[in-house]
Amino acid sequence: MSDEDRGAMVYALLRETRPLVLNSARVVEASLRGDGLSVGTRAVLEMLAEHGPMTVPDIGDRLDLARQGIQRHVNDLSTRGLVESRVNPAHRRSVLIATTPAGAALFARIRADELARLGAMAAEHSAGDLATALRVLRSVNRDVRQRATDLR
Amino acid sequence: MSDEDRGAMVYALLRETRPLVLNSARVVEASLRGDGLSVGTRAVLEMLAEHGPMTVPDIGDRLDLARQGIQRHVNDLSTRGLVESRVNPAHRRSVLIATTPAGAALFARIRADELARLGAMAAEHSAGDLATALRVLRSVNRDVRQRATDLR
DNA sequence: ATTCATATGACATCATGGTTGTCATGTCAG
DNA sequence: CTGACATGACAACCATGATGTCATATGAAT
Repeated sequence: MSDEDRGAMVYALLRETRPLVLNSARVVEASLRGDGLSVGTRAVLEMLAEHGPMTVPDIGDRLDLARQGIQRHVNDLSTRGLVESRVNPAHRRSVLIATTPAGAALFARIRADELARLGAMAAEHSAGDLATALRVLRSVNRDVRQRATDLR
Repeated sequence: MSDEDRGAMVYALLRETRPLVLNSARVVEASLRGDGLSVGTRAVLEMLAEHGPMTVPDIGDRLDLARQGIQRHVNDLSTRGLVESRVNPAHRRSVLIATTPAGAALFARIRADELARLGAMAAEHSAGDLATALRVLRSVNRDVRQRATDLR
């Protein structure tokens, strides 16, 4: 496959992502509204729930966002009692952020709800196709991320 | 495949999209900055360049955005001489928006630049894999979009 | 051990753009 | 003819990504 053809296919792929993110954010926000969460705070809660306690800058690195914005979300979640600070054995100044039991329970409920609804999506595709799509998306993500990193 | 497994795969897919959109927007914006365009105005210009003249509400429908925001982009593009209004034979009030020669030329240049850079992305995947990923993404997009539409 | 670059939290500011609302006017179906 | 809806214009709000600053803590280099 020529580079032009590949470029055209990746171009088409990327074009799907914007509306997909917008629409999924709308759906997710709608069910999150009752809990006072946004997609941003939800993403932070998810990161902590899945990968354990970490510092604010670490969350930012993982989500490709500046630590300042993450700090806002963490402060918001902390006010709601969904996350809490813990002393960092490896760093006195930089505290670890961890989910509280309430935060972990809330996210578990949110994810269960979402998984149930997502089960009906893209029903005409096989598990193999979904796996292929995931692999491709991760590769594109990796390469685009590299480009974005080069900008800094 | 069970619904739970499918849900988990689509969940993983969607999780890739947010950082992908963010990072690609950063890369695209960086090269667009010189032309005074943003990803928003670029999307409108792209729509007009690829699908021909259409009304502001039509662009909004196609991009899953409110016509008010599209109007802002159109006004901006119009000020820069990249798009222009034409009388709509099917509607006296609702004008058609079309690219000017300058706008069409600018977008052609932008797309050529982007295609060239995208040719190096996800190089370890076959054309078939890319095609599969595109089909899956379109299906997910369609179903998520349906959910979002149901919210209104 | 001292020094210096960097990391971190806290705080502030700004721009983009998605969302919502209003109003006058044009359009179209009943 | 009338009422429901579409459209352009304009306005306002707000979440959030981007950026900058500053004091302090940390770690590495000398």
